Amino acid sequence: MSAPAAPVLPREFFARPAPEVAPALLGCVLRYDSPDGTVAAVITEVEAYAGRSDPASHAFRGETPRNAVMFGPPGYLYVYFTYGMHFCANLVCESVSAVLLRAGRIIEGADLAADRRWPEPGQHPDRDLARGPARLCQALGIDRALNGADAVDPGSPLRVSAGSGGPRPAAAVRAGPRVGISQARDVPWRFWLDGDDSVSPYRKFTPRRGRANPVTGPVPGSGTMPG
DNA sequence: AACATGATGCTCT
DNA sequence: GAGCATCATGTTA
Repeated sequence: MSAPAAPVLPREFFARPAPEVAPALLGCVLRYDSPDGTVAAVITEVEAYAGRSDPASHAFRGETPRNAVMFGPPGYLYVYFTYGMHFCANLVCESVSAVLLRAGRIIEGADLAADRRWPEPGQHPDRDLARGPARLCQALGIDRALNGADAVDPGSPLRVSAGSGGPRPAAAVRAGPRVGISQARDVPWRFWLDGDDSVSPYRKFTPRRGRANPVTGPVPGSGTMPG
């Protein structure tokens, strides 16, 4: 019944600069065997982050406890937590570069993925299961426990393998500017599969206003309460 | 379709 | 304390 499992990608696949690895990852399969079950997705959208010299990369300001995995060998998963509630996952490449996994199309375990994404039952299109970097992590069950996981070990619960559909036509890949960053927006290092409806919508970076206007100077009438 | 904003907490200065 | 490699939901078109 089950087709032979596709082999994991060799570590050498990731031993290249991220802008070169990123488009090659489109069409590959990310799989995570969690205690609750397996969810697998075809990678449909990615972004490259080029390392120390890329001002948009987490590695730009040097090594910290958070980004330490990026400074290690290629083929490992770098998971970070952001905006107080979301996880995002990257695959580490050569020279402290990495590929952010931005979207996928679920090909196995869609029921489990839907339970994770939408605990309350409702009508949701399958293309939304992993449409966006944080949604992809939620659908697959990726969180900080998987930071540093080896994605090219056949025995690892989380691994990346070549797509089963054979070589992917180069014409299927499109490129454009990266999403949601304030730096280096001129570099077209976002890649996606042309026409795939699981690709996340492009949104340009918009600076957020502060929650409250911070008042640093003296306030008129301060010091006493009206009485 | 674009734009605005609240939710929420970790990481670095 | 400020700034997030985001998402969901609301409003205005």
